[in-house]
Amino acid sequence: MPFEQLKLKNQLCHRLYMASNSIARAYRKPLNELNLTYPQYVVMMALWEQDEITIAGLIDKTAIDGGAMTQILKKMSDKSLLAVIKDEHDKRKRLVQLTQYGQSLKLKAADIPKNILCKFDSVDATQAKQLMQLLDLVVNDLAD
Amino acid sequence: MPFEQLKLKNQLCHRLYMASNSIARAYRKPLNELNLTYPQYVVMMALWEQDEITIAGLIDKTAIDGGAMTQILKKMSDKSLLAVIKDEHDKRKRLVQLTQYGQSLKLKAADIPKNILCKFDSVDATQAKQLMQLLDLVVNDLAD
DNA sequence: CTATTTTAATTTGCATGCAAAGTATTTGCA
DNA sequence: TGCAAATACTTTGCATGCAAATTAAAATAG
Repeated sequence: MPFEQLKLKNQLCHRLYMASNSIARAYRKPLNELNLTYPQYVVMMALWEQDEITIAGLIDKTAIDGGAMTQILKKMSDKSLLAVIKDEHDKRKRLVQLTQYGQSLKLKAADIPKNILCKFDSVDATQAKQLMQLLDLVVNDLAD
Repeated sequence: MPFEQLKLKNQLCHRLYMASNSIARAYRKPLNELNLTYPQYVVMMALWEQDEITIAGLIDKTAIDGGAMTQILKKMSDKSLLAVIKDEHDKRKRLVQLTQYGQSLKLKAADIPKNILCKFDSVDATQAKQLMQLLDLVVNDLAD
């Protein structure tokens, strides 16, 4: 079957493209109420897990592009969610620190994941776990 | 366990975000050789399956945003990959038509999917199919 | 048949993702 | 010690993704 692989219905990549956009879109409304974009929310989750982390560490945990991270942190700093401070031991590095307001937002964000998950009528917990495991395989295989 | 759902390692969305970006990144090099971006490549695949399609039809097949589609088609038209012509029966609509050059590119693109798939050392065909099915469930559940 | 509504696209403004170039610092090695 | 190479970020330019506003044309209601 010539060109069968070129059909959109057979493309894993296109599925991922659609699924990723769909979920990000689903997060948009609840995140708007916190005045956060999805990547900003990812940064917040990383910081709620580990505060006072280096920018490189944040990039590592979130997989957000470095160039984008600079802009994102600037906007989040403008919104008083966090502060970027210098590392006295290594002046190349910067440390990201949640503000009290940034920390307090964790409570309001706690319900968001549940509210997204409840939209998945056709995907049970087992399938969700399976899906995550398969996605990890994909990411790892593609990591240089 | 409070806030357990807020951890990045438990987030399906973040996995999708990483996986989608990883794959798009993997496509970048081979597509550069065809002077195509990933969304432009998606448009080409849609047109290779069905030429002379309406813009709304293209949006439906590709799931690319309408606002972005206008810009993408303009750039692709500038590159002589396709032409956007008026529909005489309904002047609101436009039809997208591959040029001969656009059609000819299908041959050069035929190897790309295989070259991406071969990077998946940990994902066999069964798992890939399973992954696509799970992603379809996600997309369908989130489709309004 | 005309006003309202709906549909199809385009435009605009904002927020990334990414590659490539640029800037400090620090390391590491001769 | 001195300098090239590696690090950690920032900046820039381009291409989307998305919501909202706008424009044009067709469909529909009254």
